[in-house]
Order: sequence, then structure tokens, then C-alpha cells
Amino acid sequence: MQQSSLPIETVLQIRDQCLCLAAQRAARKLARRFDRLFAPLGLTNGQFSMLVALSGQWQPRLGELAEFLAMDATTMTAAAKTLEKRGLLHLIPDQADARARRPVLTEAGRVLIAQAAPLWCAEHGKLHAELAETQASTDPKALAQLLSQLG
Amino acid sequence: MQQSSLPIETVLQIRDQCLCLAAQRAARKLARRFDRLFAPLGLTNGQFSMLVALSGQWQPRLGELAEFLAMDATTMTAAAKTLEKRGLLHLIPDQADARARRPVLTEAGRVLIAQAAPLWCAEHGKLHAELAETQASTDPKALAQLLSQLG
DNA sequence: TCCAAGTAGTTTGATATCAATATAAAATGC
DNA sequence: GCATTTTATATTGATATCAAACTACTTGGA
Repeated sequence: MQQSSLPIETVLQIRDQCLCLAAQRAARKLARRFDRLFAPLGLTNGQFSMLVALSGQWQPRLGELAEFLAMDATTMTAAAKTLEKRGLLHLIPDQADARARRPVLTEAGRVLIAQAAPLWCAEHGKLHAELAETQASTDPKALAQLLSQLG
Repeated sequence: MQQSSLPIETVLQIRDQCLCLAAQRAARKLARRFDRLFAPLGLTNGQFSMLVALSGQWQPRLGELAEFLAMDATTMTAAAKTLEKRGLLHLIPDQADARARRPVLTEAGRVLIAQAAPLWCAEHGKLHAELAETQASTDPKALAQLLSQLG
């Protein structure tokens, strides 16, 4: 049997409409783009997001931070270890719960994120401009909210 | 200095509006969802997308397939090796160019994707329904196109 | 013809991702 | 108080991801 046992319409439907595939593609392209942007600082896009999340008043536990980033807790363990090894954050045991640890930025972490933020602003501005060109349908801000809800 | 050297407005702007972060979050959530869906078949969401792409008449080279999936060529090398090892595809040397190889589904690959497609259809239908509930703003089909363009 | 430049794919090394499992501490029920 | 259950994190193993460097082949030009 040379022909696919799958109807060609189904193949095309999945290929062109699968939100999972579309999200993976978008995520990979944007990850590469921001990884290269932050490469001079030795940061990946994910590390940037994680450090930014810790730059405000919020002092989450590892699990809470993982949930915010929609990542698995085990991934967070590994990511936090890498950043701690580089001296960008400390893992402070929670006072009330001996199981929990809270990542807290070091001074080096704050300095680095202060260097990275302007790069982000410039690049994200470009991205907005590109979106405005290709499809004026969706506001980038609304799009970010939409993407965060997906899944 | 206890306070962040980054203005709080900037932190919030990045946290709430970064399209890269939003895309990574969406990609992770959807990847988990479809990985679990296909787990009984021993497939990941990425393997499913790759096999579906090869289910039509298209017979791309590895590099062309990588470009379609917006992934790095080196990632494709590894992914193809895994699927070849499992007997789901063959890597056929290109006749005209001895450097190039074209992945071609085996019968086992066709059978497996024929089993997986109904699972995808059901789950993607649910996803559509959920999207219709939470935010009626965007058509899922248009959203897939939009996501594919991002980056 | 032959060399230089470009192209297709691979290898290596680092981090990312998650399932399954493990460990330790907290919360619950009796 | 003590046993059970739940929760927070860590460990292991497999695949995913990409940059940098590499090999082998092709192409273009002298």
C-alpha cells in the first residue's frame, strides 16, 4: 500500500490547524531570537523570564514560580540550580515550611537583569512593529494574554 | 540596595506582555497535554507533528522538514534518528545530492499515525470548545495561522 | 581540471523538558 | 500522639533544543 492510510484532508487539517504545532513553532522561533539577543550576557530567554519574575516584590516558592512559568516542578529544580551555581540567585529555605525554598536574586542577578531589560525592550519593540506589518488583526498585548491562556 | 534596580513598571511590562514568555508558556502547556494524549502510543507531540507532515505527498529533505517545523537542523538529526531506530521511518539518500537524506514513513509509521489521528481530532475539538468559552475573540483557525507566523 | 566557497547533515556539549520515582516535611484523622 | 496522606522538592533517565565545530558533497569560477 503506497497511499497513506490517513485521508489527505486530515493530514492537511492537522498540519495547518494544530494549535500545539503552531505554538511549538512560535515558541522555537521566539526562543532562538531572544536567546541570541541575550547571548552576550550569557542568558537564555527562559533564564531572563525567570529572573524578571523575581525582580519585583514577589517572593514565590520554587513550585509557585514553576506554576507561573507553566513549567514542570522538576524543570524548575534544574533551572534554579544552574542560576544558583552562577551566583545569580540564592535558594532561601522557607521559615514556615522546611520543605520549601524561595529563590531570591543576588546583587549580581539584579545587575544582570538591569542590563538585559533594555535589550528586551528594543527587541520587543521590533517584534511589535513586525506584527503590525504582517497582520494588523491582533493587538500584541492581547495576543500575549491569549497565548498565556492557551492550553 | 534592597530595592530592584529595575523600575517596577518595566518588570510588570515584561512579565505581562512578553510574547516570547507567553509563547513558551503556551507551548509547554500544549506540549504536556498532547504528550499525555499520545503517551499510550509511545509518541510525543513533536513526533506526531513530524510524522503527520510526512503522511501526505510531500517528501522533504531533513533540512526542509526542519524548516517547516521551525526547528534547528541539528534537532532534526536527533529526532529523525530516534524515529528511525523505532522503525517508524527510513532515511533515504537523495538520488541527485549525496549529502541529502529524505525521511520516508514505514508501514509501521503509517499505522501508528492512523491510530494517533483520531486522538488528535478529539482532543483538538475539546481545545476549540475551551477557547470558545474563555475568549470568543479569536477563531482557532486564525489563531493557528497567527502562531505559525510569530517570531 | 582543480580549487574555493557554499551547502547538507552530523557530532558534541550545555541546558530544557517532563514522567516516574524518591525523600522529607507538613497536614489530617483517629 | 501516631499513622496515613498530602505536599514540596530532588533525582534519574529519555528526548528536545540549539550553538559551535566538523565532514562530506556540490557548485562556481579560474
